[in-house]
Amino acid sequence: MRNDLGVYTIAEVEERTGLSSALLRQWERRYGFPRPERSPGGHRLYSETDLEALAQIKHWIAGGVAPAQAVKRYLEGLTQEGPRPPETLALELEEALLRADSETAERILSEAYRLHPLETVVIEVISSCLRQIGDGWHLDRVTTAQEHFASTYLRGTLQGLFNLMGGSLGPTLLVSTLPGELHEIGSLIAALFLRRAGYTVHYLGPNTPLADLRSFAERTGARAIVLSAIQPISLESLPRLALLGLAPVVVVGGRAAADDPDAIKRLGAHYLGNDPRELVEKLMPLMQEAGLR
Amino acid sequence: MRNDLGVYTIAEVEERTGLSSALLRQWERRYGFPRPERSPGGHRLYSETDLEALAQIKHWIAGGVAPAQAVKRYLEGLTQEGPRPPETLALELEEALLRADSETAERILSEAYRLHPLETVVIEVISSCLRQIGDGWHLDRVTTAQEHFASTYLRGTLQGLFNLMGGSLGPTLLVSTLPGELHEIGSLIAALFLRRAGYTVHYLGPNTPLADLRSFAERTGARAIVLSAIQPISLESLPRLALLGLAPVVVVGGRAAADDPDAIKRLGAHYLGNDPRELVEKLMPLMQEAGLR
DNA sequence: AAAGTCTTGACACAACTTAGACAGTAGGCT
DNA sequence: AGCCTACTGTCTAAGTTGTGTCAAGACTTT
Repeated sequence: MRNDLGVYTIAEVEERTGLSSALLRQWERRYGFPRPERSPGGHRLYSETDLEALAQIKHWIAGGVAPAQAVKRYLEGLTQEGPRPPETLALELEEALLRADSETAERILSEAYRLHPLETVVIEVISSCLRQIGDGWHLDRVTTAQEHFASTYLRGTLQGLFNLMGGSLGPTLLVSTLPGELHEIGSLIAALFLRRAGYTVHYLGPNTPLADLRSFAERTGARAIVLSAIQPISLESLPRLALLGLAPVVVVGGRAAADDPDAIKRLGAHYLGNDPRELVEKLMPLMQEAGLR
Repeated sequence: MRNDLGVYTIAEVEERTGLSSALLRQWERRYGFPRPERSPGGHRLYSETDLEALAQIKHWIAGGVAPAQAVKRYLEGLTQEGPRPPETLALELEEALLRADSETAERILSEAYRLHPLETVVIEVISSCLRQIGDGWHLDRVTTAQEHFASTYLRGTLQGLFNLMGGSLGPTLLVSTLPGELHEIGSLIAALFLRRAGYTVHYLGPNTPLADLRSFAERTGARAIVLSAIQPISLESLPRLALLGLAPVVVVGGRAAADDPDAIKRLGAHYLGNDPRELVEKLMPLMQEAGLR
């Protein structure tokens, strides 16, 4: 899905990366990189990917890495100076997002994807970063606008990932949040993990009325409904019957419900904890159990 | 149904696209494009489709793509079968989304991107589809869950586009919605168009408190703030001073404000209509005006 | 008749190419 | 210190390519 078509002239690359055209040619001569396409007449035509690579390399050089090593590091796709752990990446991501620097955020994330499996990135970088920012907001160290910017940006990233890995063949699930819930990220992460686990997932966004969920589940043949709950909602106020009648299996994951798992049980649903990996593992036996009856 | 009828003389095309007639002829000679119909006497007659194509190509060139490559890219994106108009695509998209068939939706959208310039897809496919679904919801022909699914899916698409076209060099803008607004799509489309117009856009998601917007604008050096308003909010209830103090230029676009443009003026902001293309055009003189003072 | 458009050939200039040379820096060795 | 070497970024020079514009003479449209 990447744009490797060569379209940018060397002057354009010079302007965007700040690397002189002479230097770009010299690098190609010396290190064999980048090696852009050529026009029929022999002019260099750099691709979007080349631009990103050069930005990354320049970033490393600015950080003190020798040019030859930076190029080599990029070509090998490995960080020689020890792969940076998710915690570091999460901190850097937080810093970039608080500065509203989405270009750096993008670079950090793409590095994270290269270095770690998707699940790790989502939980230990993205999710952790969001938690830190949320904490900062509670302590008044982060403004609401900063928090909005960061969570909007990361939500977009997650949804991009979700859309990227298209439909599967497994049983169909519906994912939303409990009514009244405003925080969407938890449900989005759940949807992502479930889709990656092979389910066919329909993600509905936050705050879908329970009655509508039911008809939607019937229409799409959903075998289970997953609802996320982060805010400490008064669970008692939810209609019990609605939850019960929704679908063969009803599941609730999320932080808010952790205080009182029994409350969920009393509503006729199952509480599957706060960890999306746990959710995926515990859901399977539940589905089978429901299928046997 | 098609727009391929040749109706525009070369002078009209020159005026609309800003490309000189000599250049248009030269492109035809060199790249074989555009190849408009001819009058009985041999004069070129360009079609609406040609105009859109030229606008797209010009946009790519402005973005740094070499002219020959821009034309080539356009021609390669066109090699598919008979192009379906945006209206048809919007209808097919609506149908797919109501069926919660995101795979088909994805296919329709990627076809739309191939066949039409981005602006057209966003306005005449995505936006139009959302409007149809919204109308259906008001008429109880579409359930809330279906509406949620569709708007969540399309929001993800839009945000993916927004993230895809990274930062620019132009003046910095903040985009959010009026406080209390729940519909996010309008602001997202505005953010997308503004970024595409060359601005550096920070998208904050919906519903950011005005006070926080202000400090965020100062921190990021934003030269203007764009707020979308779709719901018929009681504008009078907003604090006037807050709006005034926000930034050099404060702008409000969206459907809700159309009823009473003066109300916006009284708050110290400018109302720039409901059309994102209009927004982009009207914003530039406002920015300059503010810059001169 | 005036204004606009056609084709073809030509032109100017910016941008690009290659190959080689050069100067500054950093580190190792005597 | 002094010297050597490797590395790096910049520069020069001569030739090629890409791109926009123009001119001349014939034809079309209004």
